[in-house]
Amino acid sequence: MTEAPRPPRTPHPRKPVRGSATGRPLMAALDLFGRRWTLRILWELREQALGFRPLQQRCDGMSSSVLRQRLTELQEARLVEHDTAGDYRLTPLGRDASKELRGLHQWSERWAAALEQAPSDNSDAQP
Amino acid sequence: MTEAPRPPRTPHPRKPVRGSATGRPLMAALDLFGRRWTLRILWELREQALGFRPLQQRCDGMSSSVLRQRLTELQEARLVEHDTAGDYRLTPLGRDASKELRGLHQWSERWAAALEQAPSDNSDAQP
DNA sequence: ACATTCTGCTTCGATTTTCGAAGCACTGGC
DNA sequence: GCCAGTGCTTCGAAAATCGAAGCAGAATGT
Repeated sequence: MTEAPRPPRTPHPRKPVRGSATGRPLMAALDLFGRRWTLRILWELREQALGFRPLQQRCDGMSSSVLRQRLTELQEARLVEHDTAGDYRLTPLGRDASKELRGLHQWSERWAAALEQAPSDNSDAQP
Repeated sequence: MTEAPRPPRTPHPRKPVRGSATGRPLMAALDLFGRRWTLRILWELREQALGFRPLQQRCDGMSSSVLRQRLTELQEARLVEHDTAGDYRLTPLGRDASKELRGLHQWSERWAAALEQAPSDNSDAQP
């Protein structure tokens, strides 16, 4: 055999993660939440459990392969669980995390407001 | 010419972003913060301005090309600015955002505590 | 019973992102 | 002059992400 196709890792507190070997819980969280779609999934699940495809649709039709990967990670991290009806829902820990997302939501509105005021000088910026 | 090497886009509120065309500020924020190292950079700058290389070192020696990209994005998003001494520092908006990160920090400690209690049944989990 | 739709999920090649080592020009000691 | 430390760029390689396709099982309709 040429190379063992090593499986992707789910970040856990007290363990080394991508970008930090110290095991600090925050670093594990930053690794987890810094992956594309992770925050979005928590956001969409914040107030209702959803099945795989409905969740995929809410996430603007994100790729199913990545959705599967993210759900697995979030389950291993104990933020999400599979309920008896077969839907995905936040665990208490996940709900806790999604509350922090609400703060981000409010921040984003402030951000938008601030940028709308800024003169910003976009003459040669993004076309 | 064969193909214009289109430049990467910095997410902005009120504009369509990767994964959402609605222009909702939150979606822009999720795109921005869902990129690797973005949260980490805000975290490291939260209480002090830093030059390029010192910042890179604090981020566990992250790749300089990505650091450059992230700094550009964060500057375009007005979360980070270049001060007169040549260091990178958070703008008021950036400091505001970094406060939300503190919440994430606290959450991560609760996360670690919860996982330490969980029986967790890792018999066949990650090797 | 049968067909149709929806579901959760997998596979796989293509595209995009991220990495990391190297290099370059500039600055400030010494 | 020399040397070390900056900010930053370039570029090939590796990894993450995409997206279209397919499949088996459950629900639904007729």
